[in-house]
Amino acid sequence: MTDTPATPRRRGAARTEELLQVTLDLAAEVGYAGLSIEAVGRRAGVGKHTIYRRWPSMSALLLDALSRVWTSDLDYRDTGDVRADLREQFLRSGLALSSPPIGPVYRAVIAEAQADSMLRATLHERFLVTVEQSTLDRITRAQRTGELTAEANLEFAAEVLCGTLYYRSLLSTRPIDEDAVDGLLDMFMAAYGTSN
Amino acid sequence: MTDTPATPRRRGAARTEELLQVTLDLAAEVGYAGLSIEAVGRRAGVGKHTIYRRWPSMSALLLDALSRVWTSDLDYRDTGDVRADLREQFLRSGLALSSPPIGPVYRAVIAEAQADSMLRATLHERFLVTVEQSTLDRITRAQRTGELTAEANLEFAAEVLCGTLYYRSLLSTRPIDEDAVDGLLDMFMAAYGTSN
DNA sequence: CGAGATCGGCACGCTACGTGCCGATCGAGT
DNA sequence: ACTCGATCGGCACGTAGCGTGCCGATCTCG
Repeated sequence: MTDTPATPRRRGAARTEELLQVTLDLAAEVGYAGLSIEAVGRRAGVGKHTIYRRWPSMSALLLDALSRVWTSDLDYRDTGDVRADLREQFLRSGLALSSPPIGPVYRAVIAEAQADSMLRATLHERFLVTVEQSTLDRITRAQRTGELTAEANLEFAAEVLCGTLYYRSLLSTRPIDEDAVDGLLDMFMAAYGTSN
Repeated sequence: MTDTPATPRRRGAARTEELLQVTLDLAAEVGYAGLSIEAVGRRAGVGKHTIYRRWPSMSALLLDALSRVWTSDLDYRDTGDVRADLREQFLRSGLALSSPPIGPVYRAVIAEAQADSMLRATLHERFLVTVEQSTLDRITRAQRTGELTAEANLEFAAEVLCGTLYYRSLLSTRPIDEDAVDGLLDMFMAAYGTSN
């Protein structure tokens, strides 16, 4: 009666990987509501301890799950046309932010962060600052090549650009479509562009 | 033994008022965590039905409580200097967004909205759109008086201005201080101002 | 002063949290 | 090959909030 255990009980790193994937799958299917430690455990066929041994809270698990899918596609291209590069990247990350699995997981982290200022700080430094920094890098290069004016305060500009995208995708009900991105870039280039 | 009932059991509109006030007080004291229907009921000395009869959910109660304190201080002054008027208003609402009771209640609504797209739509149209609209009104007037260029797409500009403030106060850990507001207005005026 | 709405209080079943304990299972080291 | 300790799944506990139902007391309006 020893039926073949197709998957022997996984442990250690393999379990960790699997749990992150289950979290992403669950988020994609049921969204933030219904995303709980018990739900992840049930779905993975895992005791709660197996999760709590790895992450101290749902928030920590969500942050790790988010890292798993957010790290790629973060860098801007550099074709020499800063407006085109920003446009492409904004549309890409706008789509990512509003689709599974990133969208629901991001929403979940933000919801929990509203009740937990430590988590808010972690979210900020681990994701938002990183995104702003890569934007800042790209427009700083454009400033050096003369595409943007020398007087521009690019730190604030990077925050305005990223902040507007996050505002629209997380608080607004409007989509991040081409019109939105073009409107945003119109303002940015009108302020700091040198070509017009 | 009939001790004087200093406050006779309130009902109807008086109760509604009191419950909104208790919600705001509670939010100011304990923040979003610990803000629940049971907590409001306990504090007000009220059965849960008395709350559920008025609002279908915590979110609805929060929205009403927010209206109560958010309606004033919304309009921009018009001194004829658009930059100064925006600056004053941004600093004022930035402070409001990060202090009790508005800050915690706003955070609570936003947290719940992440799991509920209907609530997100309500939040958007009832508050965010309103704020954007009053900003749009003010900068449209500035465009008519010639302070801003005629080609500017002010609808997107209003969204960028407000979005940046909300991003910073709700997702970032940075304060909405004079530097931030000035940086934002530098970009806005560089893009659409006529005086430089 | 009576009728009917509204009230506070209590209880229910449900779900999730975070922790503790159990015996089974795995796999690294000898 | 076998042992031993770490890790596993399963179950249970107490706490908390949700949303609903029912009760008898209390208030308001006609």
